[in-house]
Formats: sequence, structure tokens, C-alpha cells
Amino acid sequence: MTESTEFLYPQKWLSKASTGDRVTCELRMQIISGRIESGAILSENKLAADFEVSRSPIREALKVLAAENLIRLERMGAVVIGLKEKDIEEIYDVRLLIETFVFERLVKIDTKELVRELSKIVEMMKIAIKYRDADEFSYQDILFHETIIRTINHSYVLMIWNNTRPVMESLILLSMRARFKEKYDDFTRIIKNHQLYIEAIDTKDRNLMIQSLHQNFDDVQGKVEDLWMSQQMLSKGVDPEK
Amino acid sequence: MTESTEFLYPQKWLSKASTGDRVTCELRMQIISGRIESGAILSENKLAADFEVSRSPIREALKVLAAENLIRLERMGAVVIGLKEKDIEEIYDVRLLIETFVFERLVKIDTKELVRELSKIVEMMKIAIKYRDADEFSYQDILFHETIIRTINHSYVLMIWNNTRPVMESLILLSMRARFKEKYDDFTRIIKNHQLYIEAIDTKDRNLMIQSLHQNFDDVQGKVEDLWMSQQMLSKGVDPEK
DNA sequence: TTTATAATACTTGTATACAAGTATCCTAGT
DNA sequence: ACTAGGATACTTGTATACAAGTATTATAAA
Repeated sequence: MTESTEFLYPQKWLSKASTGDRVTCELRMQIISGRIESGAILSENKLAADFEVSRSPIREALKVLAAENLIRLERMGAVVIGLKEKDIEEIYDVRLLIETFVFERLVKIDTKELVRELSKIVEMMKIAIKYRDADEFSYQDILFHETIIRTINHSYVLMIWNNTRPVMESLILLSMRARFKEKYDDFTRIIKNHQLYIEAIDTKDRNLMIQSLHQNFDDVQGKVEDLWMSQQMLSKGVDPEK
Repeated sequence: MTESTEFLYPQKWLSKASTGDRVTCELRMQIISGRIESGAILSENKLAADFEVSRSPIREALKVLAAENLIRLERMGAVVIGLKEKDIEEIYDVRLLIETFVFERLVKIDTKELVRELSKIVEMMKIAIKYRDADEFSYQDILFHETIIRTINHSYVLMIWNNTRPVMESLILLSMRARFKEKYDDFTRIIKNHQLYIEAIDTKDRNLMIQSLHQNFDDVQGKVEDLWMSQQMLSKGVDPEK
């Protein structure tokens, strides 16, 4: 395998991470980006050799990726499932489910501090755009939503978020990198939509929030198309299933 | 530690399971039942000695339990979080969230086969009651809901279910065992409620479904109180937090 | 008595070794 | 030519070994 020496996952996000976490994140990116094609069979020994680590962190990574539905652990080897279009829609089903639930809780509590925090994050996003830093922008985008979710202090909703976040993160990273190269002016719209979201929370306007969520969803649809493009760029021959 | 030689998790459910899975299930039961008190600090070496296995399957188990929010992995040792009353409520928030979502999909498709399957499961539950088999009853109860959820073929909703199922399973097991000893006539009500659920799906009656879901939730509230009792029986001194 | 420091006994993370099981391929026999 | 059977080279699951880091405890000095 002509393994590219480049890493897809931002290395600076892994400053304090263990080898296992590094492998997990990198493998996830390679699967979602399509660099590792769906249907491929991964062997622990081979991966260990490729990553130049022992089998321990590899096993750890495979367990995590299996829980994320990206691979399927079988008797002999782990087969790569990858993300189909249907999966991406389903992830956003879950996000809509979560965030509407969260909003119902938010309208009952004081959100002044949250709004302040979110405003700060949007400012950061603007800076990231200004300096063409796709990874930083992605980071703040994810942080935005995570901040909202954490506010309601619901450990099991947070658990769901934690389980879907890594895949979301990878999707957003890949999409944003592609956009910074091609559709730079998309970002003003994204910023605007986030500000709409903040306003909805601030005024506790349920309709505005729903509207903003759907807008965000539409944005994401765009992201998905971008991702598809970037996948086609990265991988040699993607066979479009179904 | 005066480790009881008895296993809490049904051994026959582990016929083909690896050592890692066995440890995971047993540890989970011990934490949820309160046999391992919340706040306790678990060390991999100690657990390995207690279970008479190596650290590998123990590590595996701890990772899983951490993802389920039952323990928190720290630098030195894993601290047991356990289930507080709030957590149990939150689990059922998630279940309500999932099952209402699922129902919205169910009303759009043909559910004849599903209804047949569910009826079969309820028959099995009746037999389990007749023979006072709490574990078998629990198994069918969980299977009932999982069957419904699997029907809509939504991999990410299924993922959420998979993430909450183990804890649910433990809760139900402990609760049902207690009930078979004390509140035997509860089961006619539970059966009735499941039949109501089936009817709601069959007639695609949204209101009936909501009603049945809430009834189920109330049932569960009872379950929770039972669990609390059984916890107090099992563990010497539970300190009621908050 | 109290504080600073060093030795010690723990902890986790990773690498390696071993055992049991499975697919593959090659050979022998018909 | 084709099938049966066995050797072989894989696979995962578990045990063990080792390295690096952290809390604790004991000791020594003020």
C-alpha cells in the first residue's frame, strides 16, 4: 500500500492524546474521507505495521470505530462500512432530535451566560475565516453546538452527542477544508445562521430556533455534497452504492 | 474485599462471549446494583486479580463502562460514578425520544409482520411469568423494544439504542428479579401495557402510542423504586446523594 | 513540630508472547 | 480433471513484560 505520509487529522488536536487516540482519529478520517474504501478488510497486524505501533492501540481504535458504525468487527478482520449518504442523513436526524430536545430545556432556564459564550465562539469563527484556518473554524463550529448541549446538564443526551461527535467532526473538517478552497463566501452565510441560532436562544423564540436548525441542516446538506466531491478527489474509484 | 462468588449477570447469556464481555457485563451489574459503591476507585490490576484474568479484558471492560458513563477514567484509577436517580430519569428521556421518533416512521410503513413478531414476544413473556423466570422475562422485555426499533432500519437511532441498552438491561434485570419475589401481580399490568403498545402500532394510533409509552414510563418509575430497594438490600450503606 | 525531599509502591499505556481457531492453498489420490 | 485432506499462514483473544509517570510515605533538616 502506497501509504501517504500525510495525516488527515489535525495533529495539534492530539497534543496530549495517547497512541490509541491518534490511531482512532486518523483511521476515522481515512475511512470517512474515503482514503480507505468501504468494503476493505482491516487486519490488526497490518494496521499495526502501517502505523508502526503495536496491536494494543490498534485494537482500541477498532473497538471505538465499531461502536461508531464505521467498521464491523468479524471473525477474521474488520470490514470497513464507511459512510453512505443515508448514514449522513441519519446523523442529522439524531442531531435534530437532540437539539430540539435541548432547546425545550433551554427555554426554561436563564441563558444569558450561554449567549455570551456562543457570541464569543462566533467571534472566533470569524477570525478563523479571516485567516483561512479551516481546522480552527471546524473546531469552533463543533464547540458551538457542544456548548449548547452541555448547558442543560443532561448526561445521557451528552452521551449521545459524544457518540456522534467524532463522525460529525470528521465530516465537518473535510467539508470545511474543501470549502475554504472553493466556496469561500459560503462562510458569511454560515456565520449569519449561527447568529440566528443565538438570537433564537436569547429570545427563547421556538419558531426562530426551528427555522435556524433547518437552515443549518440545509447548510449541512451542502456540506455533504462538498464532502462527496472531496471523497471523489481523494479516492481513486468510489463506487456509489444504492 | 469479601467478594461474593455469585455472578449477577445471567451466565447463559454469555455462552459465546469473550472474557472481556463477561467482565464488562458483570462489572456493569455490580456497579448498577450497588455492590460496587459509587465513588469507589477501581484499579486494573486489582480487578484483574479479583476476576482472575489478565489486564487486557479488564481494560476493555473499563473503556466500555466509561462510554456508558458508569465510571470515569482518570490518571490513577477509574472512579465509579454509578446510577443516580437523575441518571435513570435521563435514560428514559432518551428512550422516549427514540421511541417517539421510531413511531413516526412506523406509521408510514407496513407493520403487519412487526405486530406478529411482537405478539410472539408477549406470548414468550407470559410463559416466563408462568415459570417465574425473571431473567427470561427481562430478555423478552428488552427484545420487545429492540424489535420495534430495528424495524425502521435507522443505523444511528439503533446506535443510540445500543449505547443505552446495556444499562437498561441491567436495570430491568435487577428490577424484575426483585418483583418476582415481591410484587408478582405487577406483571399482568406490564403484559397489558405491552399489548396496548402493539395495538397502537397495529392501528397506527398516535395517541394510544403516546399513552402506552407514558404508561410504560410509569411502570418504569415503579421499577426504579424497586431497584432502589434492591440496592439498599444489596449494599451495606448507600449514601443518598443530592 | 513542621516542612522539604527522596525513595517506594503504586498507576496506566504500549509492546510482545502465546494459544486457539479459521481460511487458503497445495498435494495426493481417484 | 477433480475432489478430499492436510499443512501452512493467517486471524483474533488473552496473558505477560516493560516503560514512564504519579501519589504516598518515610526520612531528614530546620
